[in-house]
Amino acid sequence: MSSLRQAELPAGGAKAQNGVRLFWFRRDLRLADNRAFSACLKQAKAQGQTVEAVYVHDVVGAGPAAPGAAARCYLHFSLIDLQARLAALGIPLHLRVGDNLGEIESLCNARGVAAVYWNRLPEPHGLAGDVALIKRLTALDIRVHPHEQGTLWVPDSVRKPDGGRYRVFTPFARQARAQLMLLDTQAELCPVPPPMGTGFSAPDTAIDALGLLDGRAWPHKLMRYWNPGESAAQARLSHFVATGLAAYAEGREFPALDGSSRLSAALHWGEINPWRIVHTLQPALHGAEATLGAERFLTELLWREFAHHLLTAAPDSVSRSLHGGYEALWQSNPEALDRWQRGETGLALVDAGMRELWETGWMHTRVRMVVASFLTKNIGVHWREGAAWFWDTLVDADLASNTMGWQWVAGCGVDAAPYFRVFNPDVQAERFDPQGAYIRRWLGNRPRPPAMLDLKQSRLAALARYQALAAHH
DNA sequence: CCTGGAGTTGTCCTA
DNA sequence: TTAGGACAACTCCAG
Repeated sequence: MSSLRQAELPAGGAKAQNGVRLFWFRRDLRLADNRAFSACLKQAKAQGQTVEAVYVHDVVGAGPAAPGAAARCYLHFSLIDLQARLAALGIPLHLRVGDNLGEIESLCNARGVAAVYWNRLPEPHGLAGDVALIKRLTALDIRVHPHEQGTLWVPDSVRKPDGGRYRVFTPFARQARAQLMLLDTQAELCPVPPPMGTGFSAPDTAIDALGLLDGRAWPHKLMRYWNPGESAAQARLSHFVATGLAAYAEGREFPALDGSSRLSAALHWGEINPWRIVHTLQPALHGAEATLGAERFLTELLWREFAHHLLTAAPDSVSRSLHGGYEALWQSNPEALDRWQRGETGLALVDAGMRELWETGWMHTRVRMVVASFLTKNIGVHWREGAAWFWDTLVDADLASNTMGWQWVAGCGVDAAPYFRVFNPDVQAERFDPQGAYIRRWLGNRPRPPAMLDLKQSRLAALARYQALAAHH
């Protein structure tokens, strides 16, 4: 596929020492605290070169990390924000659809690019593509500067003292916290670079042509609830730290409250650097100002790290149970899956959660567990089918977190919930939505269908299935 | 190498 | 009404 539109720039000549430096945005859609971007601008300035930027909608090599419909829509609007911010710096953002290698290479040829900078994706999928790209660009005598950013630690690099991998979260988090104590978090950050002064100012307007919205009205509707972009992410963090952090430990448990940080999508798309979050958290973590809420929030960030650590260690866990023997537990049930997706199971908390997801592209974390437990245990459908639905409908869909979360609930992952832990949606509603405010918010006065199955009976059936499997081993 | 203690988030029954 | 134990067994981790 070809360039969507060239910005109003002089055609690129043969690359010389005053060639262009190209920054390739991937899932680091921010200018602040982006060290690869800063390095690109700094080195360009030192050598009197110009900087151009590109985003490639990779429809060829992304594999299971290719974003779903809700996430693509979020991406669309985040790119609009990014393009405007880049224009203010004097940097054009090119937009391409195709495969990474082909599009980067053709842009390099068209613009006379001398060096390419980027931040690697934090997933193992597509890594081979990066290696191939490095090889190709190097052969063309173009410098490459891949960086690692997106998670606090390079996935899989947090290891036990003996070099082994952690397979249980608590010791992993202990080790991670110990490393945090030794680090200067400020050193991981950097300000937005100053403008380039190239005279370029017109933002490209071709983001529509990336096809991220794919014509449907539904994903667009989700955006009433989100404000993509770097400055909104920073504002969200400030707001959360000021108003929600201290009470986070308890507040996060109740879906009717606004107790979540709602930073998951911004983190996924790199609108904010996780080190910025950890740095902002510091006063609330140590000393007299320390709160339980900050500690709990840090734990959630470490779960995100752990998820990437696990995915990198086992890339095929995206679709295969880590506990392979469990695959026989689930059976296809399209009719039941459909009711679950539509929020017509007749279990109020499950239906409320599925409606919240469809309406907003997000679901409260506790409710995510409840609906996942209901699908995999009470209904008995494979966790992979639930993960696929979440993948398409969540604006914060993240391959590592989604995979780990579903395998945890289904009991087939590492450090997973014990099989007998079956959430009862009615008990959970009573405990965590005692006034029924969350359920009313998402179900309103809709007529409630009767429960599609008997909770007690389906729970016992699930226990029997898991038990039989354990006995079989 | 050995060993003891522990492992995100639950539910239900019984005393 | 409420608190405590059963539900399983296994692997992981750290001393």
